[in-house]
Amino acid sequence: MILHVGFYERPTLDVARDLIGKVLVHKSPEGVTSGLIVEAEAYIGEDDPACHAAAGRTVRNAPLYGPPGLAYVYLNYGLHDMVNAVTEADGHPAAVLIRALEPLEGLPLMRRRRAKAPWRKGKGEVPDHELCRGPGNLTRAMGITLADNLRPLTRGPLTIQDQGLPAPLVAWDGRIGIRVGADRPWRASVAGHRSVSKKLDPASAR
DNA sequence: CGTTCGATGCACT
DNA sequence: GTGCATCGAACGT
Repeated sequence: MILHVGFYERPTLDVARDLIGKVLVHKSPEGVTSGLIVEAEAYIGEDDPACHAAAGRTVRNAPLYGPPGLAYVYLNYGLHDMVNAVTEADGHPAAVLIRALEPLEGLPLMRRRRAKAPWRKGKGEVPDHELCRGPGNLTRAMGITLADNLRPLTRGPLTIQDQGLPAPLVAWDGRIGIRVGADRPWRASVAGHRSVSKKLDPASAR
């Protein structure tokens, strides 16, 4: 079952927690890929220094201010597309960054896409559990690009689904890779999962 | 183990 | 011109 708008129109931390264990599905002309969400981060409002809305509304971050349930995709470091789910009420800038997946469907396609990365030239095959480990890696493996920016996650080629899988035990700790606001414990993950981009203290699991 | 650093493109100032 | 919500190789210890 595809998650509806009501799922996203809630406090962002609740959405981040509940996205763990859901399934991101991308239907592209090349084929279908999907993966279990095992790591996600919340970015909440103009008061969050790490949120793209921290400096107010701009051309790039406009999707954050839009209605919940849209995809916010942007290019980072000139190399990596990052995919977010817009949350909260229309006009309140917040989103959840999808950081890691456990690959479920379309693994051969994921391997082919990952192998195309310039820095992978001449390297061996990517191990299955690394195909979607990290936000840049997962968009490359899933074929998610800037063309998916502003697409509704509630219908169309890119969706997030509840496939009835058991809700995993969710651990919280500091967000990764940001210069400011890393102290906020807004990274949700499946503790100890192989596809999570960084290990954390198992004691923080709840 | 650890830290440094290049690749690469675009929004923002 | 600057600075990234990254990745992974190349070093140093």
